[in-house]
Amino acid sequence: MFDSLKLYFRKLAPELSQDAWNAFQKCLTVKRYKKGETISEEGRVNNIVCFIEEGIVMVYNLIDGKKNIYNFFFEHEYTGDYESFLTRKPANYGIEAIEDTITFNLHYDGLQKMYADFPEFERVGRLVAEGQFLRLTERNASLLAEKPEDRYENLVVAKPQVAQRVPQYLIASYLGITPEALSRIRKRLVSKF
Amino acid sequence: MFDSLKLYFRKLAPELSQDAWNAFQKCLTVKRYKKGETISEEGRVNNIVCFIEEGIVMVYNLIDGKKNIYNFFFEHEYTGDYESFLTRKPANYGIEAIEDTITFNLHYDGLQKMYADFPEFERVGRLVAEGQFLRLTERNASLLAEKPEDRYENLVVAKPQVAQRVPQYLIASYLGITPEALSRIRKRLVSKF
DNA sequence: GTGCTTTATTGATCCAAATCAATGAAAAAG
DNA sequence: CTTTTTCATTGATTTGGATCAATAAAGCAC
Repeated sequence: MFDSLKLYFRKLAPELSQDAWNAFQKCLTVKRYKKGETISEEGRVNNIVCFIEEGIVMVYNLIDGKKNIYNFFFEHEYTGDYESFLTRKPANYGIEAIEDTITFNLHYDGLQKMYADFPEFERVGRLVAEGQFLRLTERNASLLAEKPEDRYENLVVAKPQVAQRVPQYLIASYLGITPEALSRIRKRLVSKF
Repeated sequence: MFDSLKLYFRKLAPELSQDAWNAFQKCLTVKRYKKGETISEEGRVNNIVCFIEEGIVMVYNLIDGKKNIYNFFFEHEYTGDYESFLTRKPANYGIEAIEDTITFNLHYDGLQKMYADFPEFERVGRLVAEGQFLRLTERNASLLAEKPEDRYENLVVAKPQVAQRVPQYLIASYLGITPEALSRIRKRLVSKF
C-alpha cells in the first residue's frame, strides 16, 4: 500500500526499526481529491502532512483575497502547512489539488504518538524539518537575487513538470509576478532561440 | 559561562537532561571576532553553528561577486550556514561580524556525538530545524508578496535593531534592492509623516 | 457539438527600481 | 587633525513589471 512512502523513508532514515514503520503505517489515511478540491483550508489549524501518491498539489497563501502560490508538489513529495502544523496556530496557507490527487495523510496526533512511542522517530522529524528548511533556502535565494525572468528559466530547467502540468497563471503567482508579465517573459525567451 | 544559551535551551527543550546539557557544554568553544571579520567562509564546508553572545553578524550569499544579505543575527540568536552544515557541501553562504562579536561555536562533530550519545538530543535538533524553517517561511512570504517599501516598513517595526545598528547598504541588500532605492524609500516614508 | 467560463495573449500607459554618475557626509586610517 | 575610504543622498535616464482593457484560445458543462 505505502510502498512509495516506505521507499522514501528507507532513504531518509535507513536505520528506522520495522516496529516504528509498522506503527507509522497505522497513522496514515488514504485520501482522494478531485482537481480543484481543497485539501487543507487556510484559517484553521492544519493537522495533516500529506505524502502525495499521485497528482499535483499547490500550497498558497491568501493575502488581500489573492492566492499567492507558495509552491507546487508532485508525486512522491510531501507537503502541508508545516507552519500551522508545528505552531498549532490557524493556517496561513491553504492546499488545493491541481490535478486529481491521491495522498497519504499523517495526522498531528499520530505523529506526536510516534514521537512518544518511538523516540528514534524524532530523528525522522529532524531530517524532515531539515529537508524542508533546505528547500526553502533555495527558494529564498532565488526570490532575493534573481529576476523573474531568470527564476522562470531556472524553474523550467529544474522542474520541467511545473511548466508542463501547471497553468501559467499559477506559475506566475509562484514567481511573484502577474500572468501578463509571465506571458511576455515567455515570448522573450522564445525569440531568444 | 553559557548562561544565555542555557536559558535558550531551557525554553526550547525543558525536558533535556542535565547530563546532556553538560556534555553539550563541552562541545562549545568561545570565539571573538572584530567588526568586519569573517566568521565562516563561503566556498568551504561549514562546520559550525554560532550562538551569538554579543554583537551582530550577517549571513550573505555571494552571487557574481556581489554579497546578497540573507539575514542579520543579534545577541542570543544562533546562526550558521545551516545548509552546508547539514549537507556537508561547500557553503554558499559566508558569515561576517558587523560589530565586534562574541560567539559560542558548536562544531559539527560535536553535534553528531551529541546525537549519538544522547538520542534525546535529536529532539533539540528537530526543534532547531523547525524554528529555522518557520523563520524562513516568513521571510519567504515577505519576499513573494510584499513590495520593497512594505518590506522596509515591516522590518523597522519588527526588528528596529536592524535599522539602528546595521548600515543601510546592507539593509538594502537584505531587502533585495539597491542602496539608492532604499534611500528613496526612506525619503518617501519621512515625508509621509 | 454549442455556448459559457476560464486562461493566455497583446496593447497602452504608468510607476518603482535599476543603472550610471556625481556630490556630500561620515568613518576609518594615518 | 588630516587624509582617505566608505557610505548615503540626489539627479537623469532606462527598463521591467503592474495595471487596465480588449481579444483570442482553451477547457468545461450541458
